[in-house]
Amino acid sequence: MPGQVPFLKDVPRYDVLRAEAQLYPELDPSACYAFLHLLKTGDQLLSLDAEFLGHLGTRQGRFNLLLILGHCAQKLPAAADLAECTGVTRATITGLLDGLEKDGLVERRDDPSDRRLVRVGLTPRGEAFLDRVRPVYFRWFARLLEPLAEPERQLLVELLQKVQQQMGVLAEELRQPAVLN
Amino acid sequence: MPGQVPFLKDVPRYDVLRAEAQLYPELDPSACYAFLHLLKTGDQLLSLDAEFLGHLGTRQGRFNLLLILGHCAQKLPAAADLAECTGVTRATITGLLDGLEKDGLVERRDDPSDRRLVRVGLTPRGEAFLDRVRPVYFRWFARLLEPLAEPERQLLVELLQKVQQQMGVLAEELRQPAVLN
DNA sequence: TGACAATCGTTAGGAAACTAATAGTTAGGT
DNA sequence: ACCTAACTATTAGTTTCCTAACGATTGTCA
Repeated sequence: MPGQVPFLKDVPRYDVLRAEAQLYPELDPSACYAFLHLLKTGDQLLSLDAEFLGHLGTRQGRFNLLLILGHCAQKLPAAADLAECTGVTRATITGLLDGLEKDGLVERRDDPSDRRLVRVGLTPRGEAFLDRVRPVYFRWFARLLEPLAEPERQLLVELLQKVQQQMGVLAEELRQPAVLN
Repeated sequence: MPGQVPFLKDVPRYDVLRAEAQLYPELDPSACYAFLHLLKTGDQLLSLDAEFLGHLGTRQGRFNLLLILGHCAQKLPAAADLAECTGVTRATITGLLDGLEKDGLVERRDDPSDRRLVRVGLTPRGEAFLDRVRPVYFRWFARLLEPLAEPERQLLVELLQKVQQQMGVLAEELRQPAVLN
């Protein structure tokens, strides 16, 4: 399972990119190098996470939902809340809940005061599953970050945050239909 | 289009994770913080890339294939070569080529010396498309990395490489069916 | 009060990757 | 020479997300 997106499996060496930049004046080699590494790392990490959770008998989407429900404890969020805080559509939540409910890990309950809402809570079986799997997952990604010392982790986060912020800028531009000209 | 995977849309603040670690002794807050940032950045970047390419009239999978074909120039790789160097299955390549061929950007040709092979080349129209879109794409991700100075980019790549290496270790373990016990 | 808009969850259908199984072709070993 | 093994590309079916549209419910405000 190398990746979910047809990417360069191997990022080119930096000197290859420098040579490439002779051909294309628009190509910034150091930006390209960092960009490809970000893309590749993200893609691989997503895949590896999915594979690991598969070994644990669950899936990315469902497990993240369970984590959130475990965190909410007794508050019983509505389906729309789950969509909001996971960042997927309500339609996707419906599908995830169908699977979790069929496995008996989760329960849908009507809200007596607003009959549009469907509130969601863990069943005892869901809680047991979470108690069993959560520590394994925590230990797993702790190992993943093991090669990075504390200050390196902090530095990595800061660099990623800068990229995230710039992604926000570019995303906004993309969705604005060229206001200025 | 925030992301393709039901993640935490917002990574929790660091002090929240520290509090959480009181409850779960297995939770390493700094590892979790970095892990979530990596996951989120990767997911968002993948989405944003897809959205940008959508605006340019193409898709991630197809465009990456075009880039590779443009780079191979006159060598005419076989479909299996494309699967190999993009890291997806041959079945996926078939689907991508169907789309590209229908749009007239790409051409399948039989190999006279090995009739199992299907060699793939850009049509003139495909080359024209690539010449038009490639500079735009190059400029786009150059802007994405703009907030990072040269040494920061280098540092980011080094940190990502360490994570990638550790992912390799964990992936191998995962696929080894517990040899030692 | 009663129309209108907004919100909820669900359904239906599409996109892009995957796995598994297929038919056709080539290479190796006896 | 021939049988088997390996390899090619394709097809078919699954997964998981998406968007769009729907009926049901609630809130707003003339």
